[in-house]
Amino acid sequence: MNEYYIEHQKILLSVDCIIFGFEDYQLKVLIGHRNMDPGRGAWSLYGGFVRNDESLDEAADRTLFELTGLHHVYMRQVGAFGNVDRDPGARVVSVAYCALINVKDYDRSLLEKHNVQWVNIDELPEMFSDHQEMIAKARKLMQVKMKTQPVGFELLPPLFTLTQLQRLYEAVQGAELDKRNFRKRIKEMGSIEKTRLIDKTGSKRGAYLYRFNEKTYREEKFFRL
Amino acid sequence: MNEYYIEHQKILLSVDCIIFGFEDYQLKVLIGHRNMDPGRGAWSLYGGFVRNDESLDEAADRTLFELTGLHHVYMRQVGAFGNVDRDPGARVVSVAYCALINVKDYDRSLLEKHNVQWVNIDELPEMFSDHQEMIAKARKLMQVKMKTQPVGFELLPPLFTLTQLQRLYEAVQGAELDKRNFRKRIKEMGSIEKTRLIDKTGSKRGAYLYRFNEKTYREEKFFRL
DNA sequence: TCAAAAGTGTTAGATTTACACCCATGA
DNA sequence: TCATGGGTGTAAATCTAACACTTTTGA
Repeated sequence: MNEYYIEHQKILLSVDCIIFGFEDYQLKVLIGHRNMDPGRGAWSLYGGFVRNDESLDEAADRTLFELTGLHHVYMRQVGAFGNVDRDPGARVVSVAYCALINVKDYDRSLLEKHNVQWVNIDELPEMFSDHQEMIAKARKLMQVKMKTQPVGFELLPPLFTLTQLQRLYEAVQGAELDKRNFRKRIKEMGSIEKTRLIDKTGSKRGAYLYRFNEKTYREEKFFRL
Repeated sequence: MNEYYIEHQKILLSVDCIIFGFEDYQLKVLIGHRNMDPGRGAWSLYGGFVRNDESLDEAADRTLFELTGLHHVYMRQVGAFGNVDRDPGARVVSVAYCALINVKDYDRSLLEKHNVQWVNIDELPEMFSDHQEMIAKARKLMQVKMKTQPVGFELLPPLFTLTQLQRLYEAVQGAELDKRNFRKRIKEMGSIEKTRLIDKTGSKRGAYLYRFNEKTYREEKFFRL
């Protein structure tokens, strides 16, 4: 590194993960308790520091893996948060990432190991620093994306009913949707395909199971934000 | 700072400014030549390193001030860019900010002093690192914002004609707009008010001058992204 | 047999788009 | 007088939102 760079101050850089899950028709966030001073014990997102040999995306991926054991998860950058005093222990700038995972894929024993839990997004406790703000921004990002593209299949099992999908959309939007209009739109969007399988756990009559068609999804990529 | 933080690697953090201006019915970006190795001489956004005693927003504001002598400029965060090798001289993570300024407010002598110039966004040269990507993302951000809220008055003089405003929108969108529909929508949005003044520089007949009404703008804030 | 969820189309209203002419003026 | 940009309204098309009944089946 030449002199030009050397004269400048380096800063601790972290990533914070807003991990969304979907359970009991509720949008949930995986949060835990901060395990360092200052602020020990406060509700907090799971985060980690960025290393010199990894990109921001890689740092987010690694952090998520540490917590969940999952790789190749849908993640999007939410934004950088850099107020001087946002972390009372040191100057830390944090880049927030949101991830969507299927609660069923999550190894429950890790909840205890990392002291985290799924909390309904509408019943969040007070949180450390700007973490609430990060979550709010992440949810808004998802809301905007969902309007124009099919997102959120990562929160569901590989096979799902249209009602399950609708409940997911409702949970993210925080509003009820009309069943017929929802089905019309989601089918027009493409990217899901009907199977001949029927799920009978949700009703006596049973509902067709659908799956996400990634190929169609990729092809329509250019329409998206 | 306690031990917990100490064990982690610090990283050089910079801000890069995408400075939009509007001139000759074209959307322009203020870019210059990189004045450090490696990559000296390459086309580059103007940027600066973030200090430990300032927030990201403050760093962006300061950097913009260094270049333009302007404070309190409309700025928005575009996103964080953090590929490991994005800067060949050192590991530098950069947060991109876009700013809107009126080219007329810009002291032309500063162009030479900082070796920067206004370049049409549709005729950008090859640029250093990921700077093209930053510009593209900033433009998209502006496009999205403009659809739902009146943005971009900062690029115009305090009094402007509706045609000037339309040309600005067209430059950002990169597409022509229908005159009648544009006027209808922009008036519905509120936030501009007609004066009794007439501009005769653009036509023989003359066109009414409008001004941005910040009060209305603030009140309608909750409708916005 | 009935409760509970699945599935399916149509219509009114709202929004968006396309489009053409007269006006005022300076050269 | 004519070339130039300023200013204005309407109708068609599209998109969005509201709405109700029949089906299936397990309890």
